[in-house]
Amino acid sequence: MAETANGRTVPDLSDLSDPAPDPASAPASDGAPLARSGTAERVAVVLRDRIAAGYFPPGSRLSEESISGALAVSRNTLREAFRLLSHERLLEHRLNKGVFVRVLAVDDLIDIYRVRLLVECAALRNLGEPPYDLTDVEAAVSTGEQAAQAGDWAVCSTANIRFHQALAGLANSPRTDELMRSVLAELRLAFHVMADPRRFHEPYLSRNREITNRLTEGDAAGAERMLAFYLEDSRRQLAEAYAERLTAR
Amino acid sequence: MAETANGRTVPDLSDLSDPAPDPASAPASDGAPLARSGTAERVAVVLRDRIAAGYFPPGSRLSEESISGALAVSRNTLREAFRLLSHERLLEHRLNKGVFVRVLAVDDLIDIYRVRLLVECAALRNLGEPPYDLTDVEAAVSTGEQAAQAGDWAVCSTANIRFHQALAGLANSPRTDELMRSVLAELRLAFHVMADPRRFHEPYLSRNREITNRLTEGDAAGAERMLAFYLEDSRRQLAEAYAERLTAR
DNA sequence: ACGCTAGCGATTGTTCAACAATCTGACAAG
DNA sequence: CTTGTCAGATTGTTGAACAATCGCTAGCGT
Repeated sequence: MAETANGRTVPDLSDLSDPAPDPASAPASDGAPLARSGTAERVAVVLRDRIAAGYFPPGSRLSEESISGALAVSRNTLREAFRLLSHERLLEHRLNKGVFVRVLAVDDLIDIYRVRLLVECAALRNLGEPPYDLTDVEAAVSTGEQAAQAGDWAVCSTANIRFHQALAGLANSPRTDELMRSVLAELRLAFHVMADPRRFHEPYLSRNREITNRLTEGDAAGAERMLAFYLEDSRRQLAEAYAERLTAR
Repeated sequence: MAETANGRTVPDLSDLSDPAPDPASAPASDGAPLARSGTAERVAVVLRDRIAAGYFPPGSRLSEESISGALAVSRNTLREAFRLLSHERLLEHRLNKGVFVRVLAVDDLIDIYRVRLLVECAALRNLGEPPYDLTDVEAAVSTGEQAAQAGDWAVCSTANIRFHQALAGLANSPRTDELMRSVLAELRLAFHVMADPRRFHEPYLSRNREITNRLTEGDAAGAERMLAFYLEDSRRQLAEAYAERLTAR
């Protein structure tokens, strides 16, 4: 009953409630573009969360029959959801073979960082005059620091991602926002391939704080320079570890 | 038989041949991400082309029944294609009302130009050392000039778009390329709302050429500066005319 | 004549069952 | 050990069915 190819069993999750009724977990559900909609979108949200949470590990196959059974929706509707997530590059659709949680290649990682460098730095450069709205940035850094202190690296990882999302958000462009959401969601896939999340997040907490400080001081150019180094370092470390981990399979 | 809400009749187009067998029109088919695939993707390609060609004008409704009949695919498959195009923002899915060819708001136009400024300029700035590969850029400019001389403004428009795509392509990032494809496809929607395409393309031909020249000379910084002005001018002109045209309905 | 409501037709939303196409793995023949 | 073939399983696609919803119109009462 409801079993994926990697031997994992799909549990309950047959609720599919419309808006997340739990306000505590609500902030985590911003993965969806917006608006209420049909069943397919709701299914997509559920799957997106499961993937982001690492419940469906990269490379695992998502059987149409199992999942449609577990979520109590028809295969057709499920396929619509699959399409959605494939387009976001979270799933990979191999013809006649089914959909799989995407396994990033090292090239993908590099490209993702290329985009991040492009977008995040450009966002900082095209900033207007000093009084910026850093509410989201500030919040993300804080929750990241608290989570690190509490040793909760899952939350810390999310906060880190949200920090960069907030940075890009300073460009004030919905399309840019969506691009970043998509790209960072992809990046999360890479983290799930590796253990030891602390190693990839802890070193950057202080740099997040520093960048934020620069911004509050109105030194956008300085912040941008720091961010560029940040991304370069992060990219190198991650790509190296990832390549290693990937060949060791 | 096969009629859209705006009174337009859907013609034959029931072929759905797999790969475009006509090598001459092949370059025009790069709208698709890649790879052969299922029926839904092919349907999406057909619809994408029809929209880009202005055959389905912005605002028109795409009836499931008509289109599925005209293309000889089931409603389910068609809906998968719809989903695809909705995600690219070419179609708008209003719940229980059907899918419509998107009508851009002025805000959308502005955001699109924001993204273009961000991406295209960043692509030029992050360029490496002078010997760049400007094959695509050069080609786009040339075909644009020729088309203008021949008075074929449809082709000129496409060439112009391809020019900017090629510019962004210098960043050498697949994800950036896809972003640009998507954004420029959206932009095309705006052009279809307005008549007189010449007005929006002719003034920029010489500037395209100038930017290209700068690049061949290795002056990437100069090219970037010119491009920024270019986009600013274009945005202003287009947004103004568009707002006017939009309220005059 | 005006506004409101009930009902009707049309279209979408979702499901289900069936069949064709394709892949995977195992088993047998060489 | 390799190759070919077959059977089972899964996806790809279809067509029909029914529920949900929307827009409109006719009819009602005032």
